[in-house]
Amino acid sequence: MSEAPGQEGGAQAIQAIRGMKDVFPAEVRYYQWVEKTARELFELYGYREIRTPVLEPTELFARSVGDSSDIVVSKQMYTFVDPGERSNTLRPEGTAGVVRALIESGLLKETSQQKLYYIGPMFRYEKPQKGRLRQFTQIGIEFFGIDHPAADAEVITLCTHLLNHLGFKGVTTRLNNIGCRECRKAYNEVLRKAIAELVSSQEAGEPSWCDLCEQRAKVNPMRVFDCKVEECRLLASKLPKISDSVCETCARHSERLAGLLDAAGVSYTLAPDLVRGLDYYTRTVFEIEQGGIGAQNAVIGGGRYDNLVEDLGGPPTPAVGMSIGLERLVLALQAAELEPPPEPEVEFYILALDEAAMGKAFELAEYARMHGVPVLFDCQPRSARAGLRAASKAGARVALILGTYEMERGVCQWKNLETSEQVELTFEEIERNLAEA
RNA sequence: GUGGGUAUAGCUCAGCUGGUUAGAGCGCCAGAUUGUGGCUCUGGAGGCCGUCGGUUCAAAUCCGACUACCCACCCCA
Repeated sequence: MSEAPGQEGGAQAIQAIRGMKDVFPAEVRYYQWVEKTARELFELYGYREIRTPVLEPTELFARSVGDSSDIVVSKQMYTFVDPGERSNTLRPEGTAGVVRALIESGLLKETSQQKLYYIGPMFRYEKPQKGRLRQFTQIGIEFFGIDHPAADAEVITLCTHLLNHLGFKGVTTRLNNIGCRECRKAYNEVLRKAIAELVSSQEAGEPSWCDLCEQRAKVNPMRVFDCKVEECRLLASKLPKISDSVCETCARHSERLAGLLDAAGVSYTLAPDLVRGLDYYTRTVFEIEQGGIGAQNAVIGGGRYDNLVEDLGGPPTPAVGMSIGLERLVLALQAAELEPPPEPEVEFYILALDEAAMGKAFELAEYARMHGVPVLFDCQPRSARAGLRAASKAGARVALILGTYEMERGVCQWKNLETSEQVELTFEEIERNLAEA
């Protein structure tokens, strides 16, 4: 924004790594606002924070995120071999690490459910663009141990509340059911055949699948619904929908979920084309978009992952989760002109006009701070002109001015910067006023 | 990985078809007020015009390469 470091000196300046960015104080306010709002809401729903390493064995992500996901396939991971010859990876998402930690600690065996949240940096080696960085921050929650749709409903409702608390209007969740492992397997077969048939029955000049979709048809056919190519969309619309093809249990799950969301007054739309890129999702998947932040407009994404814990070597444990793209959310807030609460105002500015007054000025500044009063102290003697200019620029309400003249008489100037009134007070009076401020 | 765009002062940007001293606004510093801010006025500092190479008598300006950033595709938060 308006603040940025200057480049000075003769030596070659070092730049931040591609796709990684510095956030300066004016913008950090937005981040802290979102984090604070999220934490408060999470605690309200019974979530507690977990912190897991940024670095994990590469194997963890290969097994969780999945072989057919682009994160793994397209080598979008920051992977390196450490001096001990082990392959490590900077986490591309948060869920895998949390699951690993729970299994490793044995916590899942002790209790029937766990509600956890995390905030931290994630890494994906992609080409940066608006709303997509190589290091980005996710705020996420994971709810383990419940297979009832009420858990899904609670997670989605929480997301809606969070965005509402931040001031967004008309928040709507896009929702889909991609079935359990069994019905998806069956569906994938049906889909593969349907795609092939659509190709063979095709006449010359009719729309055809793009190269990528032909690949997808083999590896993970559902992903063709994700394609944005016009022709593919047209073709995809003729394919059988997963929501019409799921098993009875899965179908009942999404019906119940819809009912609960309706009851809570949470707005959602069914999105049969919503297919998440992470392999571990089952049944419920959802995302929430916000405008004004470029092409990458999904701010929150999540879903159910009933097999992941077991796949990673833990006890069979159903789970639902979501994660928020913090940088994207901040972009969306700024686009919607939603402002974080104002910064606390600086009350006092203490100014020493010369070296003789530094000691007493320093002492007064510390005295005020000991009493919890925020004070800006100019740590160098300055002219009254420069000092007062700085004081009003900082937004101080009162300036305390000390120079040789004051020191000789044991007094201090107390200047109200809003009214321009100035009085001369003894040090005792100043201290009393500071303590009461 | 594939396209397109941009690169001039701390920030936002001018600088026409090459021409000698590279500008504005904002910000910063200072003076007007020899110890009193905000408003105003005046002055000042700050640029190897992203880097390297080429064309030319002459390049911020034209050409090429490189690098970085931005935007989009892909994918995702």
